[in-house]
Amino acid sequence: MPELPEVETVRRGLEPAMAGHVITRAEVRRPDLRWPLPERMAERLTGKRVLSLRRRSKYLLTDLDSGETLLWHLGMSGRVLISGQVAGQFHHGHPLPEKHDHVVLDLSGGARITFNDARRFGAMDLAPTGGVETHKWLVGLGPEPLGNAFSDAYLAGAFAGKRTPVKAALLDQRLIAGLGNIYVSEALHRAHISPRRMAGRIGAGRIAVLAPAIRDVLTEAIAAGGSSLRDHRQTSGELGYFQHAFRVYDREGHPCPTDGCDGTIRRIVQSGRSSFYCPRCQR
DNA sequence: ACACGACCCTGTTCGC
DNA sequence: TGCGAACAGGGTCGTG
Repeated sequence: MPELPEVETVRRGLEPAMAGHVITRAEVRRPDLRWPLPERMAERLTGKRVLSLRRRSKYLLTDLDSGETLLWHLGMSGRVLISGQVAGQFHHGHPLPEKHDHVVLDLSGGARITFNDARRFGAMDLAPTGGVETHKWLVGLGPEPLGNAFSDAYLAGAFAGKRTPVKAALLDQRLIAGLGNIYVSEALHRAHISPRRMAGRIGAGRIAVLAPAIRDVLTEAIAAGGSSLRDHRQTSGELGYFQHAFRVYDREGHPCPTDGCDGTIRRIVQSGRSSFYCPRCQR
């Protein structure tokens, strides 16, 4: 699931279950995710208090009172479930291990956190909290699209001279962090820009429309609790609502939702991945 | 330096 | 109904 809004939704779900609590038990049920889990991960987590939960791009950062930060990436199919007690309320994630439950954490507040990832494209690592921004997963990332460093002026600079389709440029995490296949299609539709257009050939005026379109679609998706396609769930186990707000993603053959546009949504393949757009109002 | 394709792994959906 | 092919939110690596 996990593009920026989904990871942020997970972060917000985990915060009350983890922040301020001690990890009383850590179980690694399968040590080989995308890469091997860090050495002695269970011991390095057990007995440590969680100070805070942060997000950078599509990565979750869990700061511990041991001076280490647990970095998580959900890959394509990763999900995080909460079961047990959180602030007096009972959560039904799935309390007993199920297939593809790879890591289970029990918290002193009574919550159980389960990381489940069928495709095992997800990953975890432990690194010193001081300087975690220099971790190899984070060091090359572009600015957060919802942060102050992102603007239409920044985007214009990032696109300048790029001889690659804007679809690929927006997926490039070095240029802008956190966008994935769904929200790139959605943002380009809102800005009426074709995913096939060369990034370096988009005028400043249109970039000034695209930058806020990116921010808006992410903000709205976070407010809706993410999209959570197919079997993906929020930590509460509920489906995200934003999938119902998709204007083009996975809507091939549907009428274009742009006011006054009579186009039909098309699916094309760019660098091996689907793009959805309206050939009539996206140029 | 940059851009593109192949690849990692498993599950689900689609077409014949 | 059965079976193989295509496809799925991600990132990395090698090649030209």
